[in-house]
Amino acid sequence: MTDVDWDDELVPDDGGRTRAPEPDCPVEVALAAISGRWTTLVLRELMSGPLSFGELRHRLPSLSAKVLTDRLRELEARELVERQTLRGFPVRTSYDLTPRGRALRPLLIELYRTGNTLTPLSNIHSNTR
Amino acid sequence: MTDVDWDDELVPDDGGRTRAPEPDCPVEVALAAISGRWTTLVLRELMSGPLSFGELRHRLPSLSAKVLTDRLRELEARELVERQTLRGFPVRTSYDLTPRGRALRPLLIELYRTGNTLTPLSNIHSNTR
DNA sequence: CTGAATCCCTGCCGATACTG
DNA sequence: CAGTATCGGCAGGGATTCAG
Repeated sequence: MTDVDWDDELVPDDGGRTRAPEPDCPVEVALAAISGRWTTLVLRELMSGPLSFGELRHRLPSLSAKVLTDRLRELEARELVERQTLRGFPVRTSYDLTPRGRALRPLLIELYRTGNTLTPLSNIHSNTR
Repeated sequence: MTDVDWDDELVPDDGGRTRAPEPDCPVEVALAAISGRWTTLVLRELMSGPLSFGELRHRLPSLSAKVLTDRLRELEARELVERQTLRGFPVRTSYDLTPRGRALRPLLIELYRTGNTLTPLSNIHSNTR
């Protein structure tokens, strides 16, 4: 039973009938997957194929090693990215999207599209002086 | 000139050729629009029509008045929600989505869809005891 | 009813330095 | 090359109290 009229396009099933940010609500799951500064950028880079740690740093120069490691570990924990250490000298590591990770592509595209329809913001309330 | 091979589905134009989280990158704009705890839930509620402050609180009982006000002010500043104070006693206020705000609907749907394809997480690495 | 004002706590993330 | 260790600042957000 529900006392609310759910929009079944926004809330197609019970998973979205939530009155608080439940971690297992699909929307929260998706948000968690792309959460954190730099995350969408890291995902974007990996979308075109596997990269090493250094290649990622080179493509995102102002991203510190610490934060990059954080992001990659999170993505790994969520099984969106797979790490593979390659024997040799010097050591190389390859980061590749899993099928789950590749499933984020339509979301990234939709984020871009939505952001584009949102810009620019009208400036009627801006204070110029 | 660019030394990277941009995926033109992910990065259709120059707005996405960024090496850091620039606030005016479309993806960042969209992320900002839905950023903050409870924001997507507030948006979901407003998607079916305007609501008063109290109606929002009733639909999201564990959301504090302070945070709700914060969210509504942010959404207002981004011109995603419009506030209208209704004369009378007691005071009533109506919050309604702007056209810009309604433009977020496809994104919310995509978040839900993506989250659904992501769940459940395989548990091979979970520690049960 | 619709907020504003505080307080405080936690977690993010950036900078820096160090290691196998 | 691919990270780890540590520290600190700051903003997010929850609880509580007060006001128009």
